[in-house]
Amino acid sequence: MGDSTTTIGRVAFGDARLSAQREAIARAARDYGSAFSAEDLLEASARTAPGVGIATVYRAVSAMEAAGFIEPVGTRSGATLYIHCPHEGHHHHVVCTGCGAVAAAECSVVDSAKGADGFIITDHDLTLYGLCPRCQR
Amino acid sequence: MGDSTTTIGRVAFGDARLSAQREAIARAARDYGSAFSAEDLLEASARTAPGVGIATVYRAVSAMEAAGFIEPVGTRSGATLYIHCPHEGHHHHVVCTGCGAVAAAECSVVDSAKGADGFIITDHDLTLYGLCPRCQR
DNA sequence: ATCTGTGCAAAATCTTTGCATTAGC
DNA sequence: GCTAATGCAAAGATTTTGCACAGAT
Repeated sequence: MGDSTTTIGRVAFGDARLSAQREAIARAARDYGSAFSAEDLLEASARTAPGVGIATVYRAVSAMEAAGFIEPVGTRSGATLYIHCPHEGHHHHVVCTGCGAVAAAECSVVDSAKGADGFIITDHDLTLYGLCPRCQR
Repeated sequence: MGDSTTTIGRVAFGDARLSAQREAIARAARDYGSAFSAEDLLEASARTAPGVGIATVYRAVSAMEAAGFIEPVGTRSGATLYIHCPHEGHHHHVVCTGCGAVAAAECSVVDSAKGADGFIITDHDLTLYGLCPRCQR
């Protein structure tokens, strides 16, 4: 399960100043295992860093998103969901509609995008939805 | 530019009861030309139906989304954006990052989704981003 | 010692919901 | 006339921000 003794903060926040809270939040994000909201991160990081404020989590989430450590993958009843993905390069994600588990999927999008009406395609968002092996039973 | 004299309400709301407000909101959605928020719809429909409340717009948006008349295409500074698309069948959209213009694009996603780690893919969201012909200049 | 991050609470959005009234069927 | 839609305002929820303080470099 990776090197849980290493400071993940450097990876999650770049050159920003490290703190016990951010370390706990980054670790919670890395180990969450499925898509999470800010509130989810608060609860998860509270196990190792009690008393963390929700504002700190939101600020950490912004920093981690800016650093590319996490990325948004839609919403759940109004709240933004994020995932941490260790994969490099361009790819997408499969989100389990049963339990929220996330897996990586290679990109199958053809950027030529026929029928795009003269648009020049510069980027795209793709999220796949389905059932993970466990939820298929 | 279509038949702007026809009651669009039937198409937008199905068998629901028609009203001047919903007719104006549906027409505003159909004619908006790019992605819009609830607030945008309020302003647009206010031209033909002054005094419409924002709650009515939100309720109309829910109904139109349920009827498949509009669909969400991401967010803009916290607010959900929708588009109306006259196209039938499965397809996606290209959103201009310059002006918000939207065009249809055919689906180029391979649902087999290799690397999906045993997931059964049931659905997917794809949004393309780029520049429309006008913004390319 | 400086400057960034934290925590609390208040504020700012966006969105939903109650309730009396209006209007479609 | 019955029922659904409206409008206003209040409530809910998520996210952001101000400010004083603690902690990292």
